[in-house]
Amino acid sequence: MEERAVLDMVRQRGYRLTPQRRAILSALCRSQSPVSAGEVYDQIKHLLAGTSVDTVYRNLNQMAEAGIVVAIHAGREVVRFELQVGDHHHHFVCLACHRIFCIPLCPFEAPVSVAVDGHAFKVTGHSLEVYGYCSQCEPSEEATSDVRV
Amino acid sequence: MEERAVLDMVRQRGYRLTPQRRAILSALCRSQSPVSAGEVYDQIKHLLAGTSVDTVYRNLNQMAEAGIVVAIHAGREVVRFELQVGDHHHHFVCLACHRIFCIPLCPFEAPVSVAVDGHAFKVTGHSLEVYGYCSQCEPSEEATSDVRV
DNA sequence: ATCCTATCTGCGATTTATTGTCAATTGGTT
DNA sequence: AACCAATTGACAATAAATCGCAGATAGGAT
Repeated sequence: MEERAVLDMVRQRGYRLTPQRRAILSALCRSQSPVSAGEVYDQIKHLLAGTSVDTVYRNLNQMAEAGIVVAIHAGREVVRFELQVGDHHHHFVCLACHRIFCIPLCPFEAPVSVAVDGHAFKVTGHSLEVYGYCSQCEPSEEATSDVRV
Repeated sequence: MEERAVLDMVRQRGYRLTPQRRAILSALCRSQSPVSAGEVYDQIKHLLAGTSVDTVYRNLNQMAEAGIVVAIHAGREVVRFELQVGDHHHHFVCLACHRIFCIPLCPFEAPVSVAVDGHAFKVTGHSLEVYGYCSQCEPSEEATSDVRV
């Protein structure tokens, strides 16, 4: 998504376009894969001297609540964020290099419904992460401990 | 799973059966749903005076690596653990009360394979959590912020 | 252009989950 | 009974994330 469109969306939602917020959004637009608050901070602190980590956290969480970005919780990795783009998808997490790749996969065609013992749950969403090794990484013993099936 | 069988399994893997470890395993056996390290600690500290939280963490992680228990990372919830029972399943997380329910659901019949741009990933596992509200909880505004789709 | 105020930010301190170190203890094998 | 590697407890140490608050500022109103 182009940065321009993102900025417009953010302003439409009633958020002010502060330099910090611009920098954060810009970092999100630039990154190929989901990034953590810390990574965003590392990128923008050079540009905006004096920017605080709090601001990054605050904004990412705020925008996650507003649905502008999506928070990705993968195992014991730190939370990562990506811009909410139109199509629903999930992620592949490399257990060796810890990079996250978007994969155009969702096993559910229709909204999920869940019932256990005739007891229905109200489902509002789901998260799916696929674990393994990317093409640049070889499986190693130390890394396989995280594997969940 | 009966506690006896679990203790046997643990000993077979070469772990000593210390009182602390017995207590932790017992707590896992007793709980209906996945529990966090803190919750386990709260349960056993009354029984074994002087037990440290460290021990609980160490054991849960150790047993997670050994495949005796499974670690469940759901959103920004704390890590929870459950005994590794035979059948593969996933979890429903209530956004209001934060309880976790096991659901006998897995959308994948066969091992997943993932390829993006003709680039194949080696898949070793996956995690799926379904979010929503359990039958005892009503959706509330403050709680819906966590929703992920 | 200036003003005004609700929104935002930076700072410093804090919380909370989790891990590391290491000496002392102990399970269970001999 | 003795031995020793596995295990534990105490304490310190991280690291991610949050909080409270005083000062700054975006951007609509004038």
